[in-house]
Amino acid sequence: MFELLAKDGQTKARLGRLTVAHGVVQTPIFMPVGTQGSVKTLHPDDLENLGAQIILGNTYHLNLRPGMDTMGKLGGLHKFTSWDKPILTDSGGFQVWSLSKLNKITEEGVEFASHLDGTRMMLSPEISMQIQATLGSDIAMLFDECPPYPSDKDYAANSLALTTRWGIRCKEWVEKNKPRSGDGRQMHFGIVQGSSYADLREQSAKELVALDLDGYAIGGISVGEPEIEMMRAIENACPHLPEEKPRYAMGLGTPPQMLEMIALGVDMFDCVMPTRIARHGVVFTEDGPIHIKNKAYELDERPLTEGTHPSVARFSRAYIRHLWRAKEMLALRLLSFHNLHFYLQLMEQAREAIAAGTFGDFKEKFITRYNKNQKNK
RNA sequence: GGGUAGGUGGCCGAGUGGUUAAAGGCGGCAGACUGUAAAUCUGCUCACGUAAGUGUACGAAGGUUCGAAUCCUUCCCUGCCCA
Repeated sequence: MFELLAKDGQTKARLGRLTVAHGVVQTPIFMPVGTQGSVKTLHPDDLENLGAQIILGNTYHLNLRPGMDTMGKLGGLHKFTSWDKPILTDSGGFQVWSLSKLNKITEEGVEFASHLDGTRMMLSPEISMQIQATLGSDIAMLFDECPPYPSDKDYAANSLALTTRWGIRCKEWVEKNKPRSGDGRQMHFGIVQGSSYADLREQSAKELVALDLDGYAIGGISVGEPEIEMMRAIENACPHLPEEKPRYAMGLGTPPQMLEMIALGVDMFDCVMPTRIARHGVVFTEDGPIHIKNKAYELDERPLTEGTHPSVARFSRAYIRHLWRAKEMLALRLLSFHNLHFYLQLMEQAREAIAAGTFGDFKEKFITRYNKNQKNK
């Protein structure tokens, strides 16, 4: 169930509450990515301390390892990973793109060669939904094809049509099998495709809306397109999605991008950026990202940012830089923790601003500072 | 004292007459990363110069050669073995 609690006075931003089997999610929300049943470097207690409300898991990766026989015997992803809050699982559609050298797309589905050992494996709408049912996620994504960027219009149109046909098959499988998540019903989100073509985005959105799903995602972005194309895809899709259903921008984004997309009416985000970039030594700050490994922080006794989490604030930049250079694992963990905290705090601030009706001002102020100091950081 | 193996750019380590300012790794400096095949990948790293280029450089000094990190002589230093 999704409830719209408030709308911003200055933008199309929405404040919402999404109730799923394992709990309640306040939107707008950022969902940390835990592809293989783990948000890299972090303990579930860390995620709780960060206030993470919902995390991701991945159909493709979890199906390869540990595999669904094992997963089924062990009671599903929540029990297996000891995380009893909401989980959203991606359908594996993105891996069709990211592992595209290893797969073959047909009407039936996608045949992969496992990136682990080359074993052939089939992913289809029915198989993806079956896997996600076994995982028992709160929200399952319909199986889609994520076309590369750039795609010519013919390819994009055919791909979108395939995604729609696959979507119908997913929906039929769900109606027949009625998958559960814990004690509740599993929800299902469709994924709008259409590449960089406004009319195709509209067509895709309308075809999926006709399926009356629980929510709608915008996909086919974060595949190497310029930022302007990314924003345009969101702009082109949002107006055709129902007000009363949650909207999810898949795989995005940077802090300013997320604020811009919230202003366009997006409610949910996921992105590997905060955690991956953390493992690569980059820290999100109110003044834009900084490379903690840089010599500039050698003697910097300040915390990572003014607003960082108390458990990280006790450490100086100089110390964390040292940990990084010494290849200490604590560096990866502290930076991952901090970056997720930064993202989750940003969402909380956004929710407060929407409730106050001043999201537009908040967004402008944040982005101005974030970008301005990039030049003279 | 005798024998033996060596001394190469911040460190380790290739290279045994020209295509060598000298492989590769480490270290250092910077950058990329957007539904995670990512604790990964990329660039730069002798000096001066934007560059072409110039100058220095393979323990030291001399020599052979058109040309030497590479060959010869002497010296210095280090590891190992024997006394």
